[in-house]
Amino acid sequence: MGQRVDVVLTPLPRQFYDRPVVDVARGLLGAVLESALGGELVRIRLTEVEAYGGMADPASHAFRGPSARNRTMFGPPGRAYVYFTYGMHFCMNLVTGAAGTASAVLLRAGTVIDGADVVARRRPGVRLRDYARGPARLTKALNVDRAADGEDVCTADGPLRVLPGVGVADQTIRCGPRVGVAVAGDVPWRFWLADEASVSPYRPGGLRRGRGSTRV
DNA sequence: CCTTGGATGTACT
DNA sequence: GTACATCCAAGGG
Repeated sequence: MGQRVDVVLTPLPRQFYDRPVVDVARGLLGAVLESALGGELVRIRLTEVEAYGGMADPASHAFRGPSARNRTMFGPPGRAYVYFTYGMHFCMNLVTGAAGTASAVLLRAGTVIDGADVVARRRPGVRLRDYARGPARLTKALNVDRAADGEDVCTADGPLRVLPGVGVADQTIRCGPRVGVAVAGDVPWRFWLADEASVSPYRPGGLRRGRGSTRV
């Protein structure tokens, strides 16, 4: 047998992100998101993502143009766009396309492949398969918050990196409408891997359960 | 398994 | 004021 070689995985290059957002979204399935934020290493294999098309996409945060919140989306590709939502959760995207455009891929779910003990400390009582099952859970597992907004994920030694995973066969990729999106319900820009326990449960866009109808 | 409703920052009408 | 790229606890079947 040959000698053992420790391979240093190089992050996906910036040009990976400088492509149509749907291509990037599909390409991210199976890739490994690595975070050293908080001082401990956690790695997640991505199993579910959604594409958002910037100013042309009514479901995108960028649809109404730049704002203080979404400005990272208008910057160069290969950076993290992190936003705060519902008064308590953070969600993370990866910016795609050239600077000046604003498309991005929302990272919805993944499987923890390294640092499960770290996540267990961050999420007491939560089951392993739920550690990154949903976009806000994923950021919690990686210790990603507002401070990570704008972080470059292409650098060799940064705290947030995306590494190529083992290849994903095309026929294991599924697609459908985006979750929790009230508009563009016919746009199948949610992508996930078939038969993955970490994929977040499907909810029809726009039908928000439990919010009660208008008071009468 | 399912459903309901509360928490509550930010953008927008 | 309302909607939102959400999650979680609690209660019923």
